[in-house]
Formats: sequence, C-alpha cells, structure tokens
Amino acid sequence: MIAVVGQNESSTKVYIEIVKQLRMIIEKDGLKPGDKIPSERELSERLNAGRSSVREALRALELLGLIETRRGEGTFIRDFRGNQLVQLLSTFILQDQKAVRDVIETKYLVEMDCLRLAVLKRDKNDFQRLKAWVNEHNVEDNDFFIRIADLADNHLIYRIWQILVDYYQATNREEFKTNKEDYLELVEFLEQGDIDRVLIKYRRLRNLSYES
Amino acid sequence: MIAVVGQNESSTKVYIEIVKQLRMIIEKDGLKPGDKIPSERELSERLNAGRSSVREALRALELLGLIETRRGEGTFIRDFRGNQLVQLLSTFILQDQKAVRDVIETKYLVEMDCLRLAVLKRDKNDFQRLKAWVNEHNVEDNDFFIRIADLADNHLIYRIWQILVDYYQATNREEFKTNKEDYLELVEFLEQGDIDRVLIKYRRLRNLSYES
DNA sequence: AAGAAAATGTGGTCTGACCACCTAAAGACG
DNA sequence: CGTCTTTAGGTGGTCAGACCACATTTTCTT
Repeated sequence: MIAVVGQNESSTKVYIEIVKQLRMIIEKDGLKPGDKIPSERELSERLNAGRSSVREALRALELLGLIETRRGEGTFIRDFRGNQLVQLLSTFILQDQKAVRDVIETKYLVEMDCLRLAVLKRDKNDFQRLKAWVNEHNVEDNDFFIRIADLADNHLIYRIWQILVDYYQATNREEFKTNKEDYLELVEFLEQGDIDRVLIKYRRLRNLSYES
Repeated sequence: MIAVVGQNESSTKVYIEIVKQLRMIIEKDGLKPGDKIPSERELSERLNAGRSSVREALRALELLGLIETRRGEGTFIRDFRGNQLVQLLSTFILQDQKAVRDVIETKYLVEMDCLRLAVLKRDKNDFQRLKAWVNEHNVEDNDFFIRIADLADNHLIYRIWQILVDYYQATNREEFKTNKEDYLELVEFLEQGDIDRVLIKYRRLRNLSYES
C-alpha cells in the first residue's frame, strides 16, 4: 500500500485557492470598483481550474458583495457593501426576540461610538457644515447618521453600522418621528465638544432611559 | 415580437433560491448546529436544480460559516462564526495602513462598549466570579475579554468582537504583556459599577492616551 | 469472531453542452 | 452617407454526466 503522492494542493479547496488568486489578479492589474474582471472561462483557463470551481468562488464573493455579475456582460468589482449577505444572514440569524434586541442595542452602541469619534477627530468647521446640511434638508435619521459615521473617519465601523442598519430594517420596526430641532441640538453639542451632552441628547432621541 | 414567457423563475438566481429553500428545510426539519443536511445530490433532486447550482449555494453558506462540509461524510450545520469569511475578507480589506488602524480602533471601541454593557447588566456576583477566574488562571487578553463580551449579554456584539479579533490577529501585531493585577483592578472597578474608572483603566491597559 | 475486502454514499472537480442576454460588428436600405 | 436591422461573438446561468478521493457500512473470507 504505497502512499499516493496527491497532486491535490494540500487539501486546500480549489475555490478557496481561486479566491486568493483572484485577489492577486485584481491587485496586480490594479483593478478598482466598477472594473471588469476576466470572464469565467478565461479564469478557468488561466488558473487551470474547471469553470464550475471558478463559479463557486465567484458566487461566494458575490454573496459577500465584493463583486457583481451582469449576465451577458461580465463580472465587475464592487465596493464592499453587505447587501445579499445581510439579507440572507438575517433570515438565518434574526430568529428570536433576543437577537432583535441585540441588533437594536448594538446599533445604538455603534452610533454612540461614532459620535464619540466625531467629537475626538473633528473640529467646529465640520460640525458647522453638518448643521448647515441639517438646516437645508429634510433630515432622515439614517442620512443624518451616515454623516456622523462619516465624520467618525473609520471605514470599518461605518460598514458595521451599515450592516446593522440593514439588519435593523429587516426587523420591520415602526419608524419614529424625527424633529429637525433635535438633530440641530445634537450637532450643537457636537460643535461644543461636549460629549456628555451629546450622548444624553442621543439617548433622548432614541427614547432610551438609561440603558445602553 | 411576442413577449417570451420565461420559464426562469423571475430572474432570481437559482442558487439564491436554493439558499432560501435550504433555510426552510432546516427550519421545517428542526435541524440544529452539528446536524447533517441532505446530500448535494438529494437536494439537487428535491429542489429540481442541478448539482452545480446546489453547490454554489452551499459554497456561499460555507464561506459565511453557516455550514461545514466534510468530504466523504456530508454537510453539517454549524454555529455561525466568521472563519473563512474573515480570512478571505481580510485579504481584500486590510490593504492599507488606514484599514489596519480602523480595525484596532474599532476593536477598542467595541471592547469599551462591552465593558459599559457589563456594568449596566451585571451585578457584583458576576464580577466576583470573574475576579476569581482571573486569580485562578494565567490570563490571556483575549480570554479575559471573551468573558467581558459574554457578560455584555449581546450575542451580536460578541460576534462582531470575535471578527475584529480575527482581523486584529491577521495584522500580526506584537503582543503586549499582560499583568494579572491590571485585570484584577479593572474587574474591581467593574464590581463597583464605576464605569468612568473602568474606561480609564482600560485605556491605560491598551496604552491609549486619550484617543478613542 | 476478527480481520480484510468490496460496496455504497458523500463531497470535490472537470468537461461539455445548452440557454438567455448583451454588445458590437457587419450588412441592408433609405 | 447615415441610419437601421441583422448577425455573430462573448458572457453569465444552468444542467447532466463523469470521474476521483475519502469515509462508512456491509459483506466475505479466514
């Protein structure tokens, strides 16, 4: 019983390997969001793999929102957003009440973190611009916090927040009414750098007593 | 030019449909983590789809860590952990220094959030147990904060933290030495419910000046 | 009864074949 | 010449069938 010298690459699944290779191709060719990546058939040849294996890799990346496929056109790189992912994960995860509570709680925590970061990293000018924006627009809660998350200058936590928002909306909660004055006041405190007042105001905005 | 009545199911990709069907099968059969799901060939028949389409769905779920496949045995449900996901995403995301800084910053923020939640939700007894554990073991930083995240009683933020730890370790940073006394002191403040001192102590533990 | 061998079931992978769709080149027509 | 139509080629979407590698179960031998 002679040990067979496996030609398979040390048990690493092909589609995982393809994902890595693909990442290298993207880097080497300097491809950016919106650009087209090689076709499935071409990748299949270049990487010495079956087209089905290439597809498994692409489907996985698609589910993660890293690429986008358009039938008849090709496959394109995409800026990471957890679209399909969240939608599918939510049906797997948001099953009990506890999970829903966790989503809400976490969303609030992250939003408060963003407020803290904004105060730390930004100056009066940034907040005055925000104030002007609030005055000029019909403020939606998400739009407002998108700007807060942006001011936090941390792409990762911004992504996390986006995902939480998606989860949050997947729970189909009733919207609560928003007053422009509340947001203005919040920005006012941000401008003053008074993080304590900011958070107090935030809790009031969310109708939180003391929790979280 | 007569409109063709497509037999394709309203443009929804088959593999996405399979994921949903699979979710229903799991629910209907009451399958739990560790249980085996039907084989690829059986799913292919039951769902009237090609095996390759079934595989695309399974690979996507595998990448998300929702299932685990064992060659020669079958496919099994798994408790959600972002294993492969993180590993792959990290190679896509952790490309520049800014991204790395964001990971670290976010990890710290989440850890502080967990500390806040722990103070809010827990009582002296819980922290005394934690104190005993610290005394009895050679405390690793991650193990300590696993317990903190657990005390925060929020599964979602716990998952987020896990992912952040994975990212963090993917950056290959040098470990910093941990003193048992520091953790004890931290728990002491937790027990007293003094969140301000807790956070100050935490920052010192992480060698943070004021940031975050 | 114990061990060895065969049969069975499962995931892993490749190949080839269609289909539906999009785009661009080639042709037809005014 | 310019515009419209037609055509051809490329691309993703899907399926069917065929192997392989591996693990378990069954059957057969000793």
